[in-house]
Amino acid sequence: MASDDPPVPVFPKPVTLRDVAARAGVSVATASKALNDQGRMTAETRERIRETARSLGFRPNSLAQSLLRRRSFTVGLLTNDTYGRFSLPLMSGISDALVDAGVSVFLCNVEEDPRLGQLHVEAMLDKRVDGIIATGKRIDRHLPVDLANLRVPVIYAFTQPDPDAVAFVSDDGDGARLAIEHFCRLGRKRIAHVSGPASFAVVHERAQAYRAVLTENGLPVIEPLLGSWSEAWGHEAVARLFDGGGKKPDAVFCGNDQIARGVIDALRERGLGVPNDVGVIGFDNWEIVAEATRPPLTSVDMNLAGLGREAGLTLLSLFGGKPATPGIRKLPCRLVVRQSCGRLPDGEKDG
Amino acid sequence: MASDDPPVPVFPKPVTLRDVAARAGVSVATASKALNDQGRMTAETRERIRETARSLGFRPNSLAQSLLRRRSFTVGLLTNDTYGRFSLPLMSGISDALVDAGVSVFLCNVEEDPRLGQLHVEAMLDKRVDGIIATGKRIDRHLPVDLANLRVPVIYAFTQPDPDAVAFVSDDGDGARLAIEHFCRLGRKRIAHVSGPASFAVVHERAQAYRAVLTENGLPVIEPLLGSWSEAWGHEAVARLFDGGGKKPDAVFCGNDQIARGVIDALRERGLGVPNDVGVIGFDNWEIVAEATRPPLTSVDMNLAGLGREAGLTLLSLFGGKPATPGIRKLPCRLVVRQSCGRLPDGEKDG
DNA sequence: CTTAGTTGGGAAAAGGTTTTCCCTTACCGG
DNA sequence: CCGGTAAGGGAAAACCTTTTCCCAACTAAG
Repeated sequence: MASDDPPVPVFPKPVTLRDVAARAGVSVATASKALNDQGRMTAETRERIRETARSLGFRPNSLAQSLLRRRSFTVGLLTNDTYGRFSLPLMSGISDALVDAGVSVFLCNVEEDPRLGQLHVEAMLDKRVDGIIATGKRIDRHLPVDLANLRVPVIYAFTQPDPDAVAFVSDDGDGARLAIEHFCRLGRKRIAHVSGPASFAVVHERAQAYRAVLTENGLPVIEPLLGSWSEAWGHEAVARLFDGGGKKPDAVFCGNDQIARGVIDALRERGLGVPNDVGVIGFDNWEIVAEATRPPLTSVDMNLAGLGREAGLTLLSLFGGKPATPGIRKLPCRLVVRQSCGRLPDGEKDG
Repeated sequence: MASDDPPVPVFPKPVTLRDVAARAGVSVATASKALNDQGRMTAETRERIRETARSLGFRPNSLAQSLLRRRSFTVGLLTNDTYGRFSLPLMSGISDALVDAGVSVFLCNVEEDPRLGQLHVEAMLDKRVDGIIATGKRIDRHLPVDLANLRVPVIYAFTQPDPDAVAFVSDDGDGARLAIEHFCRLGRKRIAHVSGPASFAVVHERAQAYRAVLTENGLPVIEPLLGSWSEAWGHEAVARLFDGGGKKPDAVFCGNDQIARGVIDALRERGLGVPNDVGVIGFDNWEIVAEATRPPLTSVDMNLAGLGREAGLTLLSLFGGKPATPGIRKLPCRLVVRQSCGRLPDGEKDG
């Protein structure tokens, strides 16, 4: 029997500072100081210890370091975004900001389950994370966890923050403004807006910017069509906008890329060309969708990675002792121009 | 000026075992034993200590515990799947398997950058992770990191493993078999297969299963059409299959959901009804796509969460000292039936 | 030759928990 | 009243690193 068992791999005992010190013939104190550029000793001793450490493959045990410094160099990222559509780009930004400081990220998906949330938050606190970042899949809903009065700083990114917390969200009004102004520059005159359910705060924020920019430009405001975030709604919205009598829009600003996809398809079914007859702009810049539409979709990018970076950097400066002003900071969007809007007369790219 | 500065939040000092012991009037040793159900003492003493700990909100410092036990109760998850399309469902499964054991997960996205990979692996090892799980976005490519001869066990899930490693992947042949057998049960006679690039191993694995099942059922094999993973390729494949002369297929098995989406749209453009004229099955069961097609797409699900669960459980048993047999374990897929294949004559649901 | 100062390096405590041993007290039988 | 045993609890080491002090030896100045 025993011979059938797979060989149990034996992992080498990690080499400790004590090993290095013994091998170099010094005390652990001296060894520590040599490796950390502290204390006084001959350059020769220092170099000898370093060389010993290198040859032994010594890596300091960060658990011991953390215990002493009362900092674990870890942070927790809490999300309820199962598919990672929003949280992974965010995570990339966070990680990018933190990796150079030697900080690692625990990722926890709490779904919509308060018990699971509680469990993960406690696990994080037990692991002595230095801070927590909360994120989600929409800006106007809380995660199903209570993050008030924790023993560590909490930062919110792309989710509804607690009052008096530090938070970063995308500036959806800015995003809408970018889109509509783009249409205006291209000379579009009748610009419609097809968006998601009225229950989403961003729907109103974008609609408001939509109205404002049109008014500023002396263009007619078509009352925004609110529905769902789906392709199917894009189809239906086109039916409402184009199948009745009256003047037809020559541009549609959509609440997300899936709606835009539906809009583009529905326009084609009606024999309307994109971008020639109608320009279309989406929101989210979900590449997998935006690059699959025909033509590829110009879309508003919320710069989630940038949001993550800011959140990470803020946490770092908090660790460094600099206090951060509470409040919600809105970060600008950017427009990713593809081919669904047509070109400027002067031949600017896409335009 | 100082009055303009935001208030720097002061976090309460964590309560230690020493605090509990002092408050309960016992030694730290006794306190520890009381809380861990160890040692001998009167039930009364034990309960008093516990009550004290509760009232003080004591949570053991897991850094100190880890240092002593030489186990950090953390694992690292390495991925190069930027958008989390595959790694987040996997992560959910892993987390699910580990959370009850008190194990948390560091997530690291290494993109395709070997330097970044090296950096993150070293950070994980320094943090004393108990194990590492490697995952990716395709089964036949290595991550850009060297995971051989690490000081901790490594498990591969949904990525190309090193030789002699423990690995879990989806059984793509099984997935293809499920799809084709489903078509056969529904009485489809001419079943085509539209797949991705020949450079992907799974493309051949699925094609082989496709041929095998057709042969078993005495049905004609149409040479699989290999192209790209895109919607556009779905359109083109339909053109090739349906625009020439000869017999037309009555079913198409697609290599992913995006191809299937293209196929369904292209069929509709030709006036062919899905599922009545042609049945369509996709692969990946990416809900956001599969539920947006008209009609909703029947698709093969690779059960990534299950894969993650297995990987997590294996790691746990490894921690428990039970060796795991090296080798690649293929986990079965399952077919998620929606409305793109039609119903059985006897009225079974959809398919 | 003494004294002050400098240089190179070590001892020990700290961080918070677990665990192994050991000690004290109480109790029981004789 | 004495010896033995078990029960209840504590002291201390261990995990690994960092940092503060301290000591010994040497140099230079007086």
